[in-house]
Amino acid sequence: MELDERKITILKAIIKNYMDTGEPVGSRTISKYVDNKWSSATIRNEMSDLEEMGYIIQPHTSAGRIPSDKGYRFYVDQITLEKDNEAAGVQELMIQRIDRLESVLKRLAKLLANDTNYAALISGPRYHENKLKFIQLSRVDEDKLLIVTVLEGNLIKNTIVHVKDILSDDELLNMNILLNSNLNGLTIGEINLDVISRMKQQAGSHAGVVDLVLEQVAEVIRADSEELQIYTSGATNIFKYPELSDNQKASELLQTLEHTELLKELVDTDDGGENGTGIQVYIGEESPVQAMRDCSVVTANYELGEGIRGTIGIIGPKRMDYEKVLKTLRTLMVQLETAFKKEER
Amino acid sequence: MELDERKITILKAIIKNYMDTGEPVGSRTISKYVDNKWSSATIRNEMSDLEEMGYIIQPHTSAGRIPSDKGYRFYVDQITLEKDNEAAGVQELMIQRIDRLESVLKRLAKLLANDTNYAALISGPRYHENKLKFIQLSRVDEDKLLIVTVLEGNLIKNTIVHVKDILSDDELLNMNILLNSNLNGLTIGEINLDVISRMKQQAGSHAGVVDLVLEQVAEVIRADSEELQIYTSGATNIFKYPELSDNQKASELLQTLEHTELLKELVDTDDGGENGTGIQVYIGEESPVQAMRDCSVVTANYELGEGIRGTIGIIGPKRMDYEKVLKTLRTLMVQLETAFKKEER
DNA sequence: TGTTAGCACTCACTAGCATCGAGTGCTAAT
DNA sequence: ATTAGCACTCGATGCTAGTGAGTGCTAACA
Repeated sequence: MELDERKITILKAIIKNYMDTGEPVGSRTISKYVDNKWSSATIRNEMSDLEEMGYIIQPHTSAGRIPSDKGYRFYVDQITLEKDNEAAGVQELMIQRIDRLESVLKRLAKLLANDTNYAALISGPRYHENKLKFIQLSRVDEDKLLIVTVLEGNLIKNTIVHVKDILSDDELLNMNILLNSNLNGLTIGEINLDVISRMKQQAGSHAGVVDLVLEQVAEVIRADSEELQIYTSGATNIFKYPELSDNQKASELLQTLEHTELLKELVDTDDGGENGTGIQVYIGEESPVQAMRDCSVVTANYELGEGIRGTIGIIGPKRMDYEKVLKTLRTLMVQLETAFKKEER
Repeated sequence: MELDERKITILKAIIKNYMDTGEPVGSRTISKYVDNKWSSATIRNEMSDLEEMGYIIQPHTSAGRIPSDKGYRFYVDQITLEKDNEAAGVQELMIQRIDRLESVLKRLAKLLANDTNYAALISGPRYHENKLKFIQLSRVDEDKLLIVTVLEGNLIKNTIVHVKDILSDDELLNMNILLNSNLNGLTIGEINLDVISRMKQQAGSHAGVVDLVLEQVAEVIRADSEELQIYTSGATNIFKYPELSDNQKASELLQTLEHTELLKELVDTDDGGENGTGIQVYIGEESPVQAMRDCSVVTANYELGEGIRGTIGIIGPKRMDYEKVLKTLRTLMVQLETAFKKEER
């Protein structure tokens, strides 16, 4: 059987209607929806075909039809085809100049959640090759030093250490020079025994401090590349969709959203996504996360140059407004990247 | 009527039982609970009295009794009286040495939630009088400077700024000296026009940089004292308690937990709490937060010296295990404070 | 041959009703 | 003062009949 023009129209009508109401949609509804272009009986026949072809499902014998995963999939593919180059009245996102990327991401997640009425998720950037850009040692108290580590991409980390060795101001200055001249531009892998022993030699009596600092720096870099930060927002939006908010499912889904380790699967895709946009759509069973088998998940990868990349995701009911979500994510990607570039300038 | 020994025993038995089951408890259950010391009929009479006195409630005529807010209140007060100085097998909390307090707090919230099976909430410290301890300017790129601001209590903030004025290394050094000699030890209120104009004068041709830096520093301090950080964890634990997890209530509660601004009321109490322990117990209607009228909330204020203080809270059903929660919070307070003192050493 | 009107049929949902039983309050005996 | 016994209450459970949205099929029609 073939998916002709009329079947497509009807399928779309079913999906759109179901998106609005969340209730199975019957033949008469569709008939009215298309201005009685075809009678309900005709629609019934077509629906029967569509069901046979697997695009729609009848929850029970005497109910209307709802779209199947395959149906949604068709719909989504359709949308991505009809490239909406209409520049989409770019919403103002107000990415303010803030020092901490983290803070931007959190806000972004909140914004997305509010905007779409679905749950939003955003993963902090993973730095694939963390190069040291700059280290600064300063004294904060007599026996305490502040280590400021700046990594490629202007990621800044602070550590405070206690030293037994009290350094004079001059010695501190020298230590700074020593550290920077030896370490700048290196990744953690490149800081090998060779480099370390050379530095210790140069440090002379203060080799202990070198050890201490290196240890902290290593920890900072490691922590940052391992510890995958994921922020979620608007998780409670799922209560807006009855089909997700029965106690069992809601609880499971919310718990999953709370435990970031369960979300890794979603943000780990290095995949380019469909059409090279970096956007992925998981419908129902397609989702890699168990608890989201009744949802749809749309993820997009952002990349801020220098191998700094992360993922933004939207989690909603299968009947989510794919068109809007895709559009939102696409414009967001652009804005995020340009905003960052501007900042970087 | 008087609350005699037996009534107290029975009241406690009712509360304990209800804590376990979450179901109204009947006279026979209690009779068995006290090893048939009194018959169910006797219990019934006592229960009738207790109800009249307002300590328990009958949800409907032919059901058992559940504790009223007043009943819980009595129970909690009772517990706080019987000081559990039994040193309470101090649980290991593993507060590791981490540079960022934020990270500790997040972990703590998670730990608390896991431990108690209730929702946990923890507010980041508010700094009442932010004194500048130390400022460090470093060059990260040709036209970009890194400002590290260290506040009293070793709170560190980073900002990167773009400068038009390119400073030489020497000038940068001088600028650092200028900044620190003028600003150290001042609160933001103390940085007035007088100080600023003096600094600008000293800076000569680089007065613009002074402006830029001061602006950022001011922003950092302000942001930090205004922006109240609240972390929550284990919100989904509420699904473990049927009386809270009907859709309406669960949704409302979770939404409240997601919107930190709604939680301010809880952490804003400067009140010393009962018995000067800084611990507050809100039972049902006592809670200042609307959505928690069906819950109990226990909050504790921690103080890490220097006016740095915040709040930890536990949110659970009214039938929460007050004894455990109070004990946990109390020991946690101690541990947090000592851990911080050690770090501070 | 494709479309449509009509009709019998299905089945989730609801209201109404009887039943059940945990739990109560009261009374009378101990 | 305590307790055994009993009638009573009322939410919960289960059953039945009725309702209506929606289907599938057939036959008529353009």
